[in-house]
Amino acid sequence: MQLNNTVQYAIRVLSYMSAGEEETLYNVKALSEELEISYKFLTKIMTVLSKADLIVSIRGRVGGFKLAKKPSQIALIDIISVFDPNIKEDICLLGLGECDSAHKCALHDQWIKPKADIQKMLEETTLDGIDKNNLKF
Amino acid sequence: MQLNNTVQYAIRVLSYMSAGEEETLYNVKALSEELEISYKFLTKIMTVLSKADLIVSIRGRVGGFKLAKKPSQIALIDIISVFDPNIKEDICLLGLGECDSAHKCALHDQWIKPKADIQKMLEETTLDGIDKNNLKF
DNA sequence: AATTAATACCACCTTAAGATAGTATTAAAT
DNA sequence: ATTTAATACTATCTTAAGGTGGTATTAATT
Ligand code: SF4
Ligand code: SF4
Repeated sequence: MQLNNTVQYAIRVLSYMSAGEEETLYNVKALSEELEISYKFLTKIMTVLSKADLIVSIRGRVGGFKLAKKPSQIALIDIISVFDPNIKEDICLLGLGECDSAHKCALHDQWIKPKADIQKMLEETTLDGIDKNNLKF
Repeated sequence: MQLNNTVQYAIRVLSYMSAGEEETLYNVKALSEELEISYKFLTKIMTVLSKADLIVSIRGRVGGFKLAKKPSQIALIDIISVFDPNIKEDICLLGLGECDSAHKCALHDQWIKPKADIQKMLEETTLDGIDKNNLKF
């Protein structure tokens, strides 16, 4: 019932980056200290986010990362999908992926409503719509 | 965003047991074959469920397990709590446990509604209210 | 050209969940 | 009493997520 650690970090970093001015460059060292996330682990995550075109990497001495789009154009579902491409199936409590009215798991009838709500929320919530306080836990 | 394997198995077994006559005894061998769950792993789970008083264990030659209460008196939240005592905090996407209006995570405002729905569902859904078909995936 | 500060890559370590194996205990049936 | 079929216990194996370490590459500064 929780997003995994990697995705949580990704959301926190992108939230942090979307709080500043557009086009601001952030380096991982500073981000890792500010958000209290392991530097090495964070570089790994940033590289993945970069390849997924959510952020842009600039190498070299005054390099860093910046958002690739406006915060309003990055939804939670986009971030999660990078690390968990099967997010839609994974929102299911019993994790049976393929299901129709004839083949449904024990909890389908009770779960389908909250599931739809969550999916909608993840699709509609973008980086500029979320609370930027308390980004380090 | 998914219940862990152990909890999923527990729900499936208890669902299966609640489909039959009251007081029916089930042995783990048969259950494991019927539901296609590893026998050894299932005995472990059953022992835990027994200690949590959701089922009653009867040792010896004609032993087995039976439900300790009526299906209508066992809610999903009761099953989940056995293996995940912090379920209430674990329903949070970013997994920050202790939070109030002043200290809330980035997703609190968006999440609080679905969270409440899920919690309500887990509390109100009992074993006799769920679909007993397709218990083996 | 050399230095420096950044990202990128590759291989490994650590931990916890998931699963298995072997043995002990219990109690009905014979 | 012995056998047998069940649960109970303890220790270990496996796998994937989480996390580290070391080095290569890039490009501005000097
Ligand atoms: S049957 Fe319904 S609740 Fe179950 S896994 Fe499929 S979509 Fe999800
Ligand atoms: S702040 Fe809200 S959403 Fe975040 S962990 Fe706490 S209760 Fe859950």
